[in-house]
Amino acid sequence: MEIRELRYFVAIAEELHFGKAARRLEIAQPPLSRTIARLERQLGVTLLERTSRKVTLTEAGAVLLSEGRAILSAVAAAERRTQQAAQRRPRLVLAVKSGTAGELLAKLLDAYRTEPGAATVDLLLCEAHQHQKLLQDGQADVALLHLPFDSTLGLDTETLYTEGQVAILPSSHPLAGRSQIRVAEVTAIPELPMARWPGPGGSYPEGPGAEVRNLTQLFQLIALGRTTVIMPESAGTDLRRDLAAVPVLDAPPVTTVIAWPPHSRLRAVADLIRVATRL
Amino acid sequence: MEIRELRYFVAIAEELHFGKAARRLEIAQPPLSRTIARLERQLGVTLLERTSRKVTLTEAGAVLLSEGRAILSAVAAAERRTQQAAQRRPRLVLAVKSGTAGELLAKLLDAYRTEPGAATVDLLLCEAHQHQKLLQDGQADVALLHLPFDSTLGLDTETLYTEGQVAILPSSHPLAGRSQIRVAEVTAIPELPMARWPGPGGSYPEGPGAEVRNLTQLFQLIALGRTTVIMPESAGTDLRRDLAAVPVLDAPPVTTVIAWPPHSRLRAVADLIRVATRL
DNA sequence: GTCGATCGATGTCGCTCAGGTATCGCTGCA
DNA sequence: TGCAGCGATACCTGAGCGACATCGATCGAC
Repeated sequence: MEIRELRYFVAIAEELHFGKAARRLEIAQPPLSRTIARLERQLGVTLLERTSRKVTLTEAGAVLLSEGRAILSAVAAAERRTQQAAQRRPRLVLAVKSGTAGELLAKLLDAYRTEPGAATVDLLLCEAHQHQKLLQDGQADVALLHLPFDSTLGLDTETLYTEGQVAILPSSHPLAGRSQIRVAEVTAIPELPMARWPGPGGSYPEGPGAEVRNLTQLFQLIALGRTTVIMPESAGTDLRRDLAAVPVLDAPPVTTVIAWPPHSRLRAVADLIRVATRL
Repeated sequence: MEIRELRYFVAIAEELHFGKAARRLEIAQPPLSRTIARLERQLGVTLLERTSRKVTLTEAGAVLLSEGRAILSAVAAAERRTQQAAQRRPRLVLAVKSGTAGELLAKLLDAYRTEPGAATVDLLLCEAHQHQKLLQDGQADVALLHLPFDSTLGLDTETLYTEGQVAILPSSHPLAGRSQIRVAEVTAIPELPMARWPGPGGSYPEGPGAEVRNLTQLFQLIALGRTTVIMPESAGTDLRRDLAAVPVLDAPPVTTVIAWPPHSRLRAVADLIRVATRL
């Protein structure tokens, strides 16, 4: 099995159409048909059921699609990282969700900068749920994740710290003065339905609350008395005057972890992790 | 970058000798030289420093070696799993260390067997530290691991249960009658140096204790009054008459987890994991 | 210092196979 | 029934893989 064959197969499996896949791959359709046919012959397995009107994946094809995507990411990552390693000045790309982990991040970068042989750290601000992809295809070397929100599937991690969660409410709201609150009480406020964040697929879950994509939006909507949210304590420090944070007793604690791809060999990654765990 | 090029590069990087690598790959040496040269040209990176007497890896080469090995395993896994998925009867390979987790394993297999659409589960008894490799190159689909002994690097896991550790002593030993004991007391018994297990590389750590490879050997040596060991409670049930298990107060608890490769798409794996977490 | 052995690079050649164009055969729809 | 759309097949060209022969550099033996 060759990378080229895998690229071709993944393209068809995603398009379920030889012609479209060929256009996407910028080749003609016949070589594509032949390549897939040979791949099937070599594996001794039917990957696609095709009629002249429809193409569908077999069970085996679905498995190869999933494994193949992972392999293609890994190859892209290998190329990027190899080229990166050949540079004189080592560089390190750290992926973080925009707007989170402010203080921890500053402390981490400060501490790492003083390390002997410290690499230049580039920050890659990303959307939620993107970390994994960025690490797997080599666009990032390390990431800061928040459990239980982010997935650590296939990544190696070290726990940095754990914190409680707070509800963010308009200061004027009757509950804003409470010293603590329960999840059920927050979710039961009829006039303030919980804000909705995009899921892993980029689409929003069903619900009455506002759809938000970043903290600025969110805080504005809360201040306007349109929504509320439960989020980690650290994101609720230094709030605008018109917002209040109330600790939520029974919300699951949020753990910040540092994550990296499992076979990372970069000295800079090892150094950064060591610094992070000592904070 | 193609798989063939990667296979060639990994062979050279491991042998550090074009001739030997060519023999291992069962090709002549010149095509090997040319393939590597072209790979370097395409990546724009020097992977190997070569004189006519010695070949060494560059920094970038070391990175590509590590990434390349992972990719080659992933490709082997993809081929195996795709072929497996094409079989009528779904099969599932579960890797377990020989001699451990007896009762849990039996319960798990029993519970899974009653699932609708349950696959045939093949047990793959393996040496310690092998799990990861088996999962990564597709020889196994799921594994039972024991933290903190085994590494879960690059695997996804669910915790099954946690247990304390016991010291296994000859029944005749003065400490055998104790209801509990401390690590320091066990390691300080001069006539019973702690048994040594092979490390990840297959070699034994330094020390005075006996070198053991399985439980039968170990128990025999303990019964003979030559060594002792600290191990999970469950491995110390149903001991021979001439052995005694004493709970060790301050030994770290051992967690049994079920682990699988992160992008596993097999229904059977998902089912087994669900059953396992409900035990 | 010289010679021979060792090792990676290079030159040349045959052949496989990737990719292109043209075309066929099947299927669903108007 | 005719047509449009789609994948398979036939055939051709050229790139590149691999084999063999050979070169040039380096190190050790004497």
